[in-house]
Amino acid sequence: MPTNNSHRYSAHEQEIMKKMGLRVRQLREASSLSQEKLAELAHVHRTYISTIERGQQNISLTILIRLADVLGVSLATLFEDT
Amino acid sequence: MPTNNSHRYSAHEQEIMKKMGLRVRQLREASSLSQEKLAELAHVHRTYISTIERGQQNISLTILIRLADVLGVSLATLFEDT
DNA sequence: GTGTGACTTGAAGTCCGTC
DNA sequence: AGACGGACTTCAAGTCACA
Repeated sequence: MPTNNSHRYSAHEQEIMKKMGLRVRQLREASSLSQEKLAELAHVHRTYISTIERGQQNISLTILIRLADVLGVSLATLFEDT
Repeated sequence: MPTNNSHRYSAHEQEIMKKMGLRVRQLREASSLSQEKLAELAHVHRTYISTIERGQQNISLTILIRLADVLGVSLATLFEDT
């Protein structure tokens, strides 16, 4: 997602998207993976991980599943703090 | 989602999509809501709820948030069993 | 009140590059 | 190694008609 599309989502939704991004980043770094490596393992594009971690993506369920799998956590764990 | 696109997702992904759908249906019925009413409250289309509950939708995060909100549960709770 | 196929459109997600 | 942009393709999202 390019530049600023913040108007598309409510403040509440943006907040959760940001939290999800930070959570992914935390878990990725805890696994000592680069964005590139995580992207490769989860079969998503390198630049997409970047936008996710910055809270700019409205991620779909299948992508969330793949990320959870690679990061070695359950989906529930991924949403723990939201 | 039109016709049969089941080939698009892995068995694992389809399984979770189905579980999510059942979970939504359970929570909706526990709240004594019709699909129509849930749709109205969550600001999504009636027929979309139908496809979600049958596990045919690769739901995005924002839709999950709206459903969780209306159903009165956290996102983590929504993913409890997966 | 719900399931489903057909359809449109905006966003998800990819791929190239530069900084 | 990561942020970010532009252009592109694929699909989620939303609507309708009918069963």
